Amino acid sequence: MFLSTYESKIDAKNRVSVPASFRKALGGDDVICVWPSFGKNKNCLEGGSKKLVNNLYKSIRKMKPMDPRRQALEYGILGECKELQFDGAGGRIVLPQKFLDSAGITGEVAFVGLGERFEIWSKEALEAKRAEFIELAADSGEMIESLDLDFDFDDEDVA
Amino acid sequence: MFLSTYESKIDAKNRVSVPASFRKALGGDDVICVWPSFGKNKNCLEGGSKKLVNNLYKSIRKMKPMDPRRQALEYGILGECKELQFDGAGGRIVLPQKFLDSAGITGEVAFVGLGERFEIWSKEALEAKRAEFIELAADSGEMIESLDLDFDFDDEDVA
DNA sequence: CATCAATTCCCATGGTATCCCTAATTATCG
DNA sequence: CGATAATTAGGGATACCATGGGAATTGATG
Repeated sequence: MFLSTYESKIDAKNRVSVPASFRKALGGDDVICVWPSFGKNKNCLEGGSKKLVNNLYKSIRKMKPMDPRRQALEYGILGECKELQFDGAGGRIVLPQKFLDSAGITGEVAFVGLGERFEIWSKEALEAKRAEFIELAADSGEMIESLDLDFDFDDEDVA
Repeated sequence: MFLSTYESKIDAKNRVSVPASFRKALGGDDVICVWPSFGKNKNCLEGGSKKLVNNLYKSIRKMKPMDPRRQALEYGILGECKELQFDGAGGRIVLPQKFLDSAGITGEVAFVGLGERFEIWSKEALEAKRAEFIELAADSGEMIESLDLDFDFDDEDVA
C-alpha cells in the first residue's frame, strides 16, 4: 500500500528515486507502471504496480465496448502507460520527457501514496492542489467518524 | 481501544514514547499510523492502527471518485499518513519534523485516546483546547445520562 | 565503418534514519 | 516500605537511502 508523500529530485538524465517505502510496497517487483493523469484538474502522473494495471485491464474488459468511459480508460491509461524498470540497486526510474512536460515537472517532484496507486506531481503544483482541497475539507475527525470503520478486515485485500 | 491522556517528551531526534497502554491496544502490531489532522481548528496529529487506515481506505474506495470528500480523505489522510515503526523494545516512534511543525509541537506532547483512534497534541495547545471545551460543556452528568447506555457490551468488539 | 548522441549500468559519497545498548525514572507487588 | 520489574529516556554505531558522476553499451546517421 502506497502511503504518504515523499519529495525527490530529477537529475539531468531525468532519473528520479522512487521512495524506498513505495518500492517495498511493490513487493520485489522490478518494474513500476506510470501514465499521465487525464483527470480534469489533475496535472500529474499516476502510477502503480504491474498488478494494478492488470486489474484495471480486467475491469475495462468487462465494460461495454462502446461505453465512452471504456474508451477513455483504454486510450488514457493502457495507451499511455509505460512500464518503467528500476536502475540497478539504486531504485531510480527514468521518466520520459513527454511525461515530465505533460505534468509540468522540472526539478523537484512529489510522490503521493493513495493506497494501491500513487501520483507524481511537480512539487509546486502539489502545494497548490493541497491548498485547494483543504478549503473544501470539513473536520477530518468528523469525516472519519462518519465512515463505517467497524468491520473485519482481511489483509490479503490490500498490498 | 485507545483511552485516556498521556504526556510524553520529544527528544532531540524527534523520538517520542507511545504510551504503553496504547501499544497494548495495538495488540502486538509493531507499527502505528499517524497523519496531520486537517480539520480547521485542530492543530494536532491523528493516529491509529494499521487496521484503522485499511478500513478507512476501504470506505474511501466505496465513495464516488469525484466526491470532494473522497479527495479530501485521499489526499488528507492516505497522502499524508506515515506508517511509523517502533524503535526496538523501547516503544518509541520518530515523528517527522514536518508533522511536528504542522501541529506546533516542540518539547512536550500529549496522547489523547479517542477509541479507535488517538490524537497527538502539543501539551500547551491541548490545555488551551480543553479550557475551550469546558466552556462549552454544560452539565456533563446530564450529558452522560442522555446517552443510550442500555445495551449489551461485548468486550471482543473493542481492542 | 566511424562518429556522435542517448541511454543504461555501476560505483562513490554524504546525509539521514534505524538499531542497539545503557541509564534514569516510574510503577507493581510482596 | 523495600525490592523488582516495566517503562521512558539518552547516546553512539551502523545500515540504508537518495543522489551525483563516470564508464560501458546501444542505436542512429552520414
